[in-house]
Amino acid sequence: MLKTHTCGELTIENIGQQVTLAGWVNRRRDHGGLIFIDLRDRFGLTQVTINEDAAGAHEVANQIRNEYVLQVKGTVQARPEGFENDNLATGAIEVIVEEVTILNAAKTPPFYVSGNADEVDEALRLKYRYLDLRRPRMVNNLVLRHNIVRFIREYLSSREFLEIETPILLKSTPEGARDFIVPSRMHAHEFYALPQSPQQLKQLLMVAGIERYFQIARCFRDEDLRADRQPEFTQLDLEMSFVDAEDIRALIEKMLIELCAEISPKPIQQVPFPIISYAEALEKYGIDRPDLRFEMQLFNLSTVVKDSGFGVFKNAVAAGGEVKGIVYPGGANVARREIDELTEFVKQYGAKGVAWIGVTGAPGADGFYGEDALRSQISKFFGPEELREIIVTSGAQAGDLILIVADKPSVVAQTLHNLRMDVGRRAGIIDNSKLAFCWVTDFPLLEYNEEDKRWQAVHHPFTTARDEDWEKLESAPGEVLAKAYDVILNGWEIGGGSIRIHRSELQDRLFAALGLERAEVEAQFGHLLEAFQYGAPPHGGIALGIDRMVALFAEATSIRDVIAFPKTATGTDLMVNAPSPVTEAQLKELHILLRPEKTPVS
RNA sequence: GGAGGCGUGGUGUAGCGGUUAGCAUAUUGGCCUGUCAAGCCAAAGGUCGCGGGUUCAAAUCCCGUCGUCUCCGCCA
Repeated sequence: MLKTHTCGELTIENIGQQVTLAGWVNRRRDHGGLIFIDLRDRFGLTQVTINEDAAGAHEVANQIRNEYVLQVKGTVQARPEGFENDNLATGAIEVIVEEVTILNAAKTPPFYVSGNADEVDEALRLKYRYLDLRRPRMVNNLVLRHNIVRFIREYLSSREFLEIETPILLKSTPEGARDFIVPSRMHAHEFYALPQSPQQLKQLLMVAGIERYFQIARCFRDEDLRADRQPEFTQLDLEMSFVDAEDIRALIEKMLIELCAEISPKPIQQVPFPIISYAEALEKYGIDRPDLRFEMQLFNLSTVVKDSGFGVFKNAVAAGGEVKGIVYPGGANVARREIDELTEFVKQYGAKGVAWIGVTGAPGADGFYGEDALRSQISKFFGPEELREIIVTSGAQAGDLILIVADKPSVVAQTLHNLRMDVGRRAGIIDNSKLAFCWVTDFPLLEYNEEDKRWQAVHHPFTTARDEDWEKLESAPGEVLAKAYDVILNGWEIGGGSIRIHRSELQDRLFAALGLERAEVEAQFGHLLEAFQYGAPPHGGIALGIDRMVALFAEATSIRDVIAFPKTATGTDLMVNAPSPVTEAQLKELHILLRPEKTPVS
């Protein structure tokens, strides 16, 4: 080794020792006769001090610049009294250098490696990702990721789970997300597809009798990206035989609790994790992944205002819509500008606006609110009785602002969910010191796709229904609930799974309910259906999004910050410049002729 | 497919119709033995993303385009 110690480990215990360090120049402070260099490696920083007395070393040190790679030999010494650096793990000591070797020079980096990542354009960070990853913050994220994955591997391995790799080159399935496809050279005009998840394979492993399978699996989806979505991502994929939903949840919940104890200083808000039905989540939070770090539940005014004099509310209810709202705690007297911001904010979710009532004072002795106790543009449309009912239903206290949205249910839900998160941030009531897990269960098995005029699977077409609901599959498909479950952390969906159908006659009924042709089913899923005829055990599983979990624990705003080499929002890699054209020879070998016109990306 | 934000020396930004395009930091040279965002002195460094247009005059206004970010659609 070219080093005896790392740059993060020397303490007063090492004083007097001869050591050799190697690393990068984080910063150089040149005082002429005395040069300080902060030497950096993955493990930390150590100040190395080069005195004029060490003539050879001092001469070399004069040429040294930031990010040079050095090897230094010297003696560990206590820093003079009063010159310790408490911000540095190694701040009590310094290495008095006897010999410096420049292992490699470095061009001036395009941005400060030792500075703050937030101050640099992300595109530049991505182009020079190998420099960006030198930052302690980024190294810490990768270390955290490693520790999370290692914990999961060890936890499951010690419980008789087998880690099994499944193919990356697989078969395209038109259902679901778009596939990345790979042309076959040996089979002209045919294509592999990269897996969106190992779903079918892990079910086949259950048929094979593996019983307990997991994989840290790379998955691929060719869809438009977001801060929390990459075209390739990593999930813990897991499947078990002879289990019911409760068994999977218990296993994962226990694993997550122990994982948090290991890698996060934050306490879990509630154990066991609260279990919320899909219907309840939608009613109270407007979303199937509620952020439980703060209360602020939606309230429903539909019955209160259905006959009111306020046309917007009355008409919304009459048209089959809803009138629901939230309370902005302490918001009664916010600036008009802030209310205008909220109005603009809700429009991106399809709402036409937000009605507001500031409760500025207490009700009178009769329980009614006088004009001086309210601040609102809509209060004039309601009688005192209705106003009191609205305020009581909302739960608002003096000083609060009531925000109300009236529209069709899906718009109301989506708008109020986003409004709840926004107002939570504005009011500063989101408790970030806790980990708020919950399970969401009892999802509908099917949903009606208005565009395609047919029923489709909410989760995927292998998810089974609750035992008591199978009889309703044909008569009332929308009422069938699935044995499916999502696990939510601080409002992020970090995982989801289900118990699968393992009997082919039930699978046939479901495909029929989905309106799939026999031939279509055979072509797409024939292998799976055939396998089920050879003794498939009852089974189910779950997938946890590793990138999202690490991002949450790292408190990163984007999953890009916990992926070593992520892609941009348009799916490009700025470092290697991908995707890129290929040669005509390669195309010919793959039997591919490019269309002259570039079809617009939809 | 749609909406919005951003693009000015290496980096981060100010300027928003007439400026020798300002500042900070990095860079280069000089001075300096206790700094740790070292300090002091000096220098160099910009076709204001690109292409059109409006105007006597464009970094600034308009149109297009490219890149990037966020969101909607999409993500069984």
